[in-house]
Amino acid sequence: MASILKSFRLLADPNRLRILRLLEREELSVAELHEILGSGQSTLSTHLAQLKSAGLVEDRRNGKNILYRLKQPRGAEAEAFGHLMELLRQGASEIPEAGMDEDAPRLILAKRQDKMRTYFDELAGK
Amino acid sequence: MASILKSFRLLADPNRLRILRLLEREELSVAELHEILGSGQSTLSTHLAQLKSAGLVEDRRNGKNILYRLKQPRGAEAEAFGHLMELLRQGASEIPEAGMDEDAPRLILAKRQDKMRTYFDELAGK
DNA sequence: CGAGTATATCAACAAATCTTGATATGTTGA
DNA sequence: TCAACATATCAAGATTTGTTGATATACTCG
Repeated sequence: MASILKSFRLLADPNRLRILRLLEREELSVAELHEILGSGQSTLSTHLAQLKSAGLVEDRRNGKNILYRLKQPRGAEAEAFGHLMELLRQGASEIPEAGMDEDAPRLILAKRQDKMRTYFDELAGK
Repeated sequence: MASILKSFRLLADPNRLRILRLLEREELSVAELHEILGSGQSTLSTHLAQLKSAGLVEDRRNGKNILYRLKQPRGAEAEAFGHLMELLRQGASEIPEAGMDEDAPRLILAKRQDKMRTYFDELAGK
């Protein structure tokens, strides 16, 4: 959490708030977030960059994708992070769309596995 | 607290954050905040109106002045309010000017009493 | 290495926000 | 009631922010 002030501003945007709630549950790629939220790819990339620079989110590469996840706060930051997350939950309840996100991560995971299956099927078929 | 989302946006502004920190310590009039913060009178009035509509602040008339103070949260809102206030403290530490506000309320109170004294002196003198 | 693909960056536009100065409203206290 | 004063509201301008489409970068995997 580089800056509380910055974080306040970032959390004031419904889309970013949804992103954080989603990443709280599951590590997701930009493309997957794009699929869930419907926002443009460049939009998401920008949001994620902001969240990352504020220290709220971190990323790692996995194959072709870059997976984003909520940052695990260390030491002194943990407390403030906890407060933010608690407020996040309440904030999300004010966004109708956020209700839909409830089981989006699960669906996405199923999709991932489906791709894997298809991939193995193709391998086997040839 | 009408809306967490709204509150996030409001707290993202350094001036409003300072206002909340000041009102946390002392009930203040618009003119007094004007004196402490240096912002324009209409600016402050607008900020206070926003904070009030978000349920973060409440006001009461006292003579010619209207005094603003932090709202005392009731019941279910209390928890969220606590989280916000805790973050507020940390956010304030990121604003250099906020350090100056430390004893501003005390100075203002002294000034108030000084006015009172002058007033009584005048009364006595005549 | 090179094609393919996922993500990042950029410029431009639209919308929201903050501030300011001028003016309106409303209350007090005589 | 009226003058003085404190606060609120309004319109306008400057700045910031979010989004989009196009393009650039960068990595992977064959």
